[in-house]
Amino acid sequence: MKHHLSQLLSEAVQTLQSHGDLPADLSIKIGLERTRDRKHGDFASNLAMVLCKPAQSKPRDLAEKLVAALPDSDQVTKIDIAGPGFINFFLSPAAYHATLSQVLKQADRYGRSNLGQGKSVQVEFVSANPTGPLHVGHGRGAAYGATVADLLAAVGYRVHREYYVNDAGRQMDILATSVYLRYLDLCGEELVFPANGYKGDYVWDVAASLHREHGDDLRHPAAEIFADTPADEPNGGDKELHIDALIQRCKDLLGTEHYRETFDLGLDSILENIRRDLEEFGVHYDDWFSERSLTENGLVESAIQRLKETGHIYEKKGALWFRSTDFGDEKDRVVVRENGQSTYFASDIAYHMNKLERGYDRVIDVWGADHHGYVPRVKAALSALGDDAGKLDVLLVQFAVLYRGGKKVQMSTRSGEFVTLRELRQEVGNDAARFFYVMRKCEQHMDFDLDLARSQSNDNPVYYIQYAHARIASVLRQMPDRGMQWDSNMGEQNLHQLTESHEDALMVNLSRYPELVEAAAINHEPHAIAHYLRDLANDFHTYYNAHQFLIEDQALRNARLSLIQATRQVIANGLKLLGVSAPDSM
RNA sequence: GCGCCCGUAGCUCAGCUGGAUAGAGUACCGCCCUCCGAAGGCGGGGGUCACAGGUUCGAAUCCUGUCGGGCGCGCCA
Repeated sequence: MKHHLSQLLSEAVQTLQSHGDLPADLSIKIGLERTRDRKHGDFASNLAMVLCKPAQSKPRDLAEKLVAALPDSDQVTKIDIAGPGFINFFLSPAAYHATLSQVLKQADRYGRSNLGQGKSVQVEFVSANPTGPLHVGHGRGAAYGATVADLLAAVGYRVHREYYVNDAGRQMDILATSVYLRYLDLCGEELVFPANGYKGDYVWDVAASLHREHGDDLRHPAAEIFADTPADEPNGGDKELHIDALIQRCKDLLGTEHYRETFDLGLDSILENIRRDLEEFGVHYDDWFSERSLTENGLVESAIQRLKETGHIYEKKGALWFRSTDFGDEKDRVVVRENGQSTYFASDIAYHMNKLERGYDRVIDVWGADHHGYVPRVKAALSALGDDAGKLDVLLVQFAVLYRGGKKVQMSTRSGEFVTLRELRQEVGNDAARFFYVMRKCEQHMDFDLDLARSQSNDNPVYYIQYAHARIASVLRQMPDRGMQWDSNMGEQNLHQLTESHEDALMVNLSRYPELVEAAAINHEPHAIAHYLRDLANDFHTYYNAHQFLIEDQALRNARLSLIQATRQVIANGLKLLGVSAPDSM
């Protein structure tokens, strides 16, 4: 619908150009918007105002010329020039009837398009360290990333969803060490657990598995582990130095093989937990990309090599530095430490290099906003490697703060007191969780009201929308008892009988849906879908209260049934995009 | 100190690439079920779009500065 009008305008511009009313070398985008006020028609274009300068004419004069040059269309009944020079389009009822038929015909495909033309895009999201269960902060990234991916898929991109598994590095060593210390505890050793270790219950679970497999075979006296280690924080020492020493001691005492086994046991069980959690949340991946594999396949090495060859690496204080300041970063960054170990950043360079080498047209990273300072250096690295950093979009998701009983739910990673995603899902349900997470635009801090999400009341937007869907389903269910059935052909032939203002409003909103999905996909804004659905549900509830559907007049009845059937369809399609169910009864 | 994000109704938030009289929900007040699901609908009050400049036909939207809130500034990941 919008594309059609856009096309008409662009033809009009060409006509004026050929007449010399407009310069030939214009590069303009056609501005065309839905009107806010129905009095201004259905669509409005500001084209005449934008072009009045190059045309050297008054906006309204130019508007008249443009309108005169517009080709005829059976979808348009009237074109007005209004205000400072808006061109207002009034669409014919037939245009709306056509979209209604389209909704019914295309069913769950209505709203999909080929905007992306099959271009490939990789979306990496969540990618939480497998050192513990997902918490509510990850939940927002999960819901957001999954929806952005689904939106892009809906408008014709080939989407590859990926989770980057940080299965290497110091945090994982801390986990492995934590597991081993809990194992020793289970063996009967008495020890003081390090301040910087992972204290969650899940660590005990992994330790128990280790103990089941090996009994006391891996046991070493606690005294031996802790001998000569630097003091821990509670004893006035440095918790980082303390844990590092413990890691080293564990590696030495366990030996490569058993250390690796302990490490992998923790990794696998936690990763499995994360996988299951996300699956249950309706978040699916095509790939779980291992950070460790980067090193094992020499990708980190070759990335650094490439940077060296192009002169972007220098040595200072025994470490290797990437001169990211050449590409706009605040300071240069270490890629290989003094101790010879490559940094997390080095892995990330290799990972992003690999992403682009895989040939994606676009690459999207969804990160927590606390990582925003990291963006320039990753882009710098891609530029230094000669890749197109513009292909990478980093979407930053702000934190979500939980409220229960009107009070902020306190969380701190330090004490291990955080609400897990699983707990949240159990408390409010998957539907409410998915919906609430994407209700706000991602750069907006979010107050997540648990009581509201859980409440089965009109306050809760999820139920409000689902209720509209269930109500329609309920109406359709009751037809057989009244000896009625929906005749879709008769419905379509009588759409002209839908003359009530409620029906008009509903049809307008249904026709907006494809435009909305496209905009939401391109701008990575799932919240637009959430707001739209609320709006659409409102249109329906209003209609429902004002008019009857199951009436004697067959022609009108079938027309109305077609309308609400189409409404049901669009609500279902929209909810599907958000990962929310559309129940027939509730 | 520097950088990024945010500041719109009492509260939570929309506001599309700069467009016409700034909108929802909630809370508050008043109405609507012999009627397809009242988990609903209708009406009402409520605004210096943080503040001050600038850009232009036009600014909540873009630019600069100030104030307020969040986050980040490791040879951690």
